[in-house]
Amino acid sequence: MKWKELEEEPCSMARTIGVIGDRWTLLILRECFLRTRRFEGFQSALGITRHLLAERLKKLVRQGILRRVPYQESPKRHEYILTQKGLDLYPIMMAIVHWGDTHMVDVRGRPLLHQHRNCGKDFDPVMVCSECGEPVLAKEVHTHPGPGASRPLAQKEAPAPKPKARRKAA
Amino acid sequence: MKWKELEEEPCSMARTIGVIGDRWTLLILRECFLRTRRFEGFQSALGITRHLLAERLKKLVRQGILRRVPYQESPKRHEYILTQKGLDLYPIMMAIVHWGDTHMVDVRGRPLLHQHRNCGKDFDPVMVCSECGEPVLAKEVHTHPGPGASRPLAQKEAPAPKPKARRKAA
DNA sequence: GTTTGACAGTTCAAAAAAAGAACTGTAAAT
DNA sequence: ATTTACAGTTCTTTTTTTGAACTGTCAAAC
Repeated sequence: MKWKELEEEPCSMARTIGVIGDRWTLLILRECFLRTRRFEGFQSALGITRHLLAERLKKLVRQGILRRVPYQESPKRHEYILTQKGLDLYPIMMAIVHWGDTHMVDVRGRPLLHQHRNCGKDFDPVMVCSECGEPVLAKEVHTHPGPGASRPLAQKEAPAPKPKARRKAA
Repeated sequence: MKWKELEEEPCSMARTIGVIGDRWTLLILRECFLRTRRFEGFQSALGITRHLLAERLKKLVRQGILRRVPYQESPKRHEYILTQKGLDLYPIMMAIVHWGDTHMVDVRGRPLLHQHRNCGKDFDPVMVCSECGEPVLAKEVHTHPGPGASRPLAQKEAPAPKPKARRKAA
């Protein structure tokens, strides 16, 4: 499977992964949310090679996640700013950070805290159901094909312990 | 920057990316949540090379995201099951799917719908504040160093338009 | 008025990772 | 005796990524 194919699969997850699903892209986006805007800023904050950085920024611009905005003429210089589409990635970023806060911190605790200006408190992101407002657990979700499903792609697996004379069971 | 270093950075996002931040790992996890459990299942659903699949599964087991559970003796066979740590990735997966549903669908609509058993309705995931319960927007969040912050890593950038006789502005 | 530095890249060889295909091995089914 | 299911491993080729240097414009410092 090549990257182009990913973006054409009938799966919102595959398509999204095709766009932002690599290590450098995710780190670049982290920097964007921390207000980094310029080439040198990304480069020195991340230690990414300039070559790859240029490539990834181009891709993010092509995808409409960043906008390349000039901030001075001659030498032309641009800043990379999150578009609305890019800002919409925020829940993904927060979910990633939150998992790390839960499962990857050392004894010292979390490196970064997030304060919600609305209520003034440090918070964690919680995923709730848009319909009933309750927190959503994986077990409580049933997944089924929508209008854009061509190949099923879901549930294709798990032929269910076909009990047709199996081998010596464990 | 190599992958090992990523996992040691004082940043929950970098650490998480070090574990799940590559394309195949994310797709493997998608399959896990769709109830795929076996080597061949992953391989045929994803078209990943067997070599990489073996490697990624090993890594996920090492990280405690999957558990390798025997389901038959001689030929020893195992299933890969999400641990609680793995199940906790669900909000990340849902956030990714939701972004794709919002920004990457074609005319036909979403490939997959998610039904919340609690309320019976098809839903979207919404990220809310653990403290006040309101939806969280990127703009409303202030980020500040926590106990585990050694190097700042945040806000290191943006020296703020230092107005010290700038070049010919655009 | 020459040098230095900031900035935003591009170029190219070398190293690392991934793809592709075939091979190993156990055991049941045909 | 052969085929099939399953879970890998091995090996070669291709693609990506790294690392380091180079290009080019301009401002400021010397």
